[in-house]
Amino acid sequence: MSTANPRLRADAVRNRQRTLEATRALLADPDATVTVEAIATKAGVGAATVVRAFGGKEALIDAAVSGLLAPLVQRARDLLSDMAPEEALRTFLLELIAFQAAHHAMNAQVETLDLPAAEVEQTRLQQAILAMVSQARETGAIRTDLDATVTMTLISECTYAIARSRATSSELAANYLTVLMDGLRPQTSDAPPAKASSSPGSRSS
Amino acid sequence: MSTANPRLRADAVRNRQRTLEATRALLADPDATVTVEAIATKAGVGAATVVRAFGGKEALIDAAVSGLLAPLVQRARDLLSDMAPEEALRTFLLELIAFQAAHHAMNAQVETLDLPAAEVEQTRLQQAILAMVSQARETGAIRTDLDATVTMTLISECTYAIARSRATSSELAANYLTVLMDGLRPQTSDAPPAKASSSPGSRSS
DNA sequence: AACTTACTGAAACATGCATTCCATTTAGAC
DNA sequence: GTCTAAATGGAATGCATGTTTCAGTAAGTT
Repeated sequence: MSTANPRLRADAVRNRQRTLEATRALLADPDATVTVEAIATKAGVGAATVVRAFGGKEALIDAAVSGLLAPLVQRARDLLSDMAPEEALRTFLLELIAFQAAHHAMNAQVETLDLPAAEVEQTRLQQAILAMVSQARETGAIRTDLDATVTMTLISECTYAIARSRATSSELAANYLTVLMDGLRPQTSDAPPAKASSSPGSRSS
Repeated sequence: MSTANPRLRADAVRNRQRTLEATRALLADPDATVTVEAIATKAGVGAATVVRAFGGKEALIDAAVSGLLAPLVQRARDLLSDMAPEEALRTFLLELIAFQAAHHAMNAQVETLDLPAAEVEQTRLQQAILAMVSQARETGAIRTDLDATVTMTLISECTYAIARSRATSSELAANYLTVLMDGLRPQTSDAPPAKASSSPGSRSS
């Protein structure tokens, strides 16, 4: 969708591309300070060019982040159509954690700046997770005593938290997923057709 | 440690107090920008006084945050000695979420600045949670197939995430706790020898 | 090749912030 | 009441950062 505008000179297109790539690279670098200067240096252009490329730093970050998020959305949809919903959910969350952990610097920007396009992608991502949740509810793989949207919010927020944890290791991520998925399973107290199990009942909140 | 220094003039002591209180108030205000100017205005003193009070903004925030966290640590310990560990854990997490949600602005500061004293309190807080987890493991209330420290990390990170969630409502918090506690319970598939507390003492870590 | 104009980038500018200076004020001792 | 040193606060400073300017450069057209 991007390289369209015919009123753009060739070198401008090239520099926009470089700027975007440099920005993405910095967003993935945990130690980098994402300033216009840094982006310009990495892209091999002047600071003014970076600013002009998308109409300001904020718009640039917005484009970079949403471009980073879009493939994730597609991936989520693909997974859901390829395997059982709860398996798709688990697989996707593992990948999501890896992605977010790798793009540590991105989170700070998302929280500081106002990024409309990125928010759209984030919403799509949540909707993709919601789709997984909904289907998993229908197959009885996860509990239905909680609202589906609440379940989704809970999943995405916690996943986000684990990913941004300083101590993030694949071990922690795996254990997190274990606890989360177990907690999401229908519990003996609320799921009629459960296996034999007699733990102390849980109380409704 | 606190109001001690006898070489401090009376008005200086008073202004330090005001500065601290103003800082805490701003940290609890979600819309406030926590700048030296803002603190000074709120405290009714000059910016220079604010900066001098603790030797710089960072040290001031450090003092304010750690002062805010310390009572929480005490509360966690009290709860643990007053009730069953898993109940103490649940109760405390609910309060912790409420606290962190109310001190939204605090989180940004903690992540941006280097706050040694606050980190000490945060460590104590995690140790208090770890104590709850350890005791709950011994009574068979929560699963033991995960490392106790990992379990604690998971709990505090997720709790932190839920608290900082924009959409934080008491409903979300309650549902989060439900899923978390259910996920932490010994699972039918992996915790057969945990029914009675007769298992051989295998608390290695 | 000449020409037009979009594009570029170093430097100037603007902004928001913490910190420091210093003339003035005030607490505390006598 | 007088004196002195500590404390104050408004202004000045320094710094980091995003944005704009403008003289120069090079892409695209003829």
